[in-house]
Amino acid sequence: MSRVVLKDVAREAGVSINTVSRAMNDRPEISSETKERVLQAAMKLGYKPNKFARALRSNKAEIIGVIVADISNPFFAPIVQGMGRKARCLGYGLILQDTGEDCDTEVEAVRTLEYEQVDGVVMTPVQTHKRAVLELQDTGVPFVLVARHFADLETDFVAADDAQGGYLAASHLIERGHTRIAFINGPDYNSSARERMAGYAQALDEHAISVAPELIRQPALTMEDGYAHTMDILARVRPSPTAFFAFSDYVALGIMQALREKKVNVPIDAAVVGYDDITFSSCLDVALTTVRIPKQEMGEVAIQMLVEKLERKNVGLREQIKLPVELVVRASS
Amino acid sequence: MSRVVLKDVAREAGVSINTVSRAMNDRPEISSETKERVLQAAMKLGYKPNKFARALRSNKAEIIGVIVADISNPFFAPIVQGMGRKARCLGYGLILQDTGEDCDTEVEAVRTLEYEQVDGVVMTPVQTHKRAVLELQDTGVPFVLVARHFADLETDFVAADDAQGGYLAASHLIERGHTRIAFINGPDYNSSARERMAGYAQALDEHAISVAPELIRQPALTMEDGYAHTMDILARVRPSPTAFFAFSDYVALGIMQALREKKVNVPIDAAVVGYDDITFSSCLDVALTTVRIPKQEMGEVAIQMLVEKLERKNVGLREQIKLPVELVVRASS
DNA sequence: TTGTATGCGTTATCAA
DNA sequence: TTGATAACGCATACAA
Repeated sequence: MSRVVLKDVAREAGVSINTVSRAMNDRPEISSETKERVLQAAMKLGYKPNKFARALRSNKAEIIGVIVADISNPFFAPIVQGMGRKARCLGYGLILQDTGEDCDTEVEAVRTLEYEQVDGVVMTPVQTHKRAVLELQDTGVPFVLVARHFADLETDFVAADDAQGGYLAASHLIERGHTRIAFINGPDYNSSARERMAGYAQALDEHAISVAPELIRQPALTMEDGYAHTMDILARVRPSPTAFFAFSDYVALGIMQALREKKVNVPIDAAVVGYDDITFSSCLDVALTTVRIPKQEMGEVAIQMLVEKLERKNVGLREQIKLPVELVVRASS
Repeated sequence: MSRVVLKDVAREAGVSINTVSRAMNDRPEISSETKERVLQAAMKLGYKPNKFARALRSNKAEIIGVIVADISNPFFAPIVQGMGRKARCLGYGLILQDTGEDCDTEVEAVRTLEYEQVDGVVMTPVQTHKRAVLELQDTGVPFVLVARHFADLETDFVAADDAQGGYLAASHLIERGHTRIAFINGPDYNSSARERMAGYAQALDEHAISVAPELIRQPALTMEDGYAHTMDILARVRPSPTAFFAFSDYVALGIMQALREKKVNVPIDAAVVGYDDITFSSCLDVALTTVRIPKQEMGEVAIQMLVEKLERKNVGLREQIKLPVELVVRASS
């Protein structure tokens, strides 16, 4: 029993092949009664369109390539989840490429997806080099960057409003009475790091607090980084800061570990504010105050944007969206 | 400038279309010099094979469907990561479906993947119903279950050796001098829960400790479950257990929260052992002793198994693999 | 409104 | 060793 194809349905319904085609893709040029008859026949035989043939004809597979830096990072996972949900709604499949935050793998991923002939690509770029993005532009495949973007590159993207995030976090700490607020920030090549710094500085400025260079530490990406910077600050900076603002919840975790070791009580002796609001942050011994990024939504918006590009063909338009973030106050501040 | 196809390369090299095809797929029936010339021409023109045409012809897309219960669960994410890595090595792409641990979505996912005409499927089944698996069997698409399986269903699967895991955890606690070991286990429909219970019971039995029914609690899947069961145990069971073995690190987190609230010091007054070894478990205030499942490897093995089925066509063979687990002792026990 | 015929780019079958 | 030609299943331009 081989696969049921258009020809079989045509024979069953006593019509031609392309009448069946018309019925299946409900085009206007067909009488409702023949259409009905055809659909009956299709149903009866259990017809399923052959995706490969359709793709060959139309040169579209209804597949979107997703290049993600690290799916096992609880920051990215919900983003991908959001993508999946939206893609499903819009009738697209997602083909996944994990780069492990590695540049070469990222370039490799772009090539693989080109080979896969995906309709479009969404990608959370590793930002140390922009080779992959440039290559992506060369292929001509429509794409949208997610979560991270390049200030000096004209691409579509959807990201978080990190200037706002930095501002909210710093303002919150200032309201709590802190004036010496350490900022353990990400590396400068990271778009988010730069924007959060701007927001942080603005908040301090509005309260006439000067930015103390010895309290700004970079780069920090991991828990270990957070730990090391904090240890260094506690050892060498006087007066010690009474608050720590971290580039990510991961980094905040390292900060809290260092504070614990140095018997600095959180939040009594020092406040800590993280960033991202990954799942675990609310489960900690001392639940973490953090800046929540709408991760699922970010993924959804990215897919939405891409599909609009794909289907409406509004090629010229540059869409650059920054989603609002939200301060979530918990026990650590 | 439209796409370069076989015909273009053929013209450039001065040969026929299918000589080019032979060269590209390096078949034996071609002289090495013409082959060389063809490859030169292909390179020069930048030929890339059309995946859709190839798929139509061969009825294979070299795509594997992945149905995962919850990609934002730090237990599943590394599994998917492992799958991605192995799939890439073997020349397959991964198309992702997240079910959100929901049965209906799972059935939906199976249908979608059938529609996508994937070559095969790997899936971490939601175990409350087996409808999706049955439907998957009906489609005839080769598949492998991952992480979870059904005792009463003859399918290929790769999972963790949970009997061993339960045994290791309980033995460890016994060695530490505990005899009243609470087991906050998963629901009985879960294959892992049943097998871990067996391992736990065996360890107790070997040390002539009887299994106390009041210390066995089910079902627990979330942190909240762990919290609730622990609170109940602390309130009503005497003598109180001196150790807690959790179905997952998540559940353990709930247990630890309850203990903290009740001023039970870990590990002085009570030991806690989790399961899975998700990333965060080592970052906790009191780092969690746990049973490590080789998550990445599990994903890799699943893909490996599936691809062998696909390519070797060894349909008859049932492969059921249980990967060894490892006890990771940290501060909580 | 319906049917005929062609092409999408490959691979496979046959002759040459 | 090579080349002409026929599928694969669908969609569309064109004819009826």
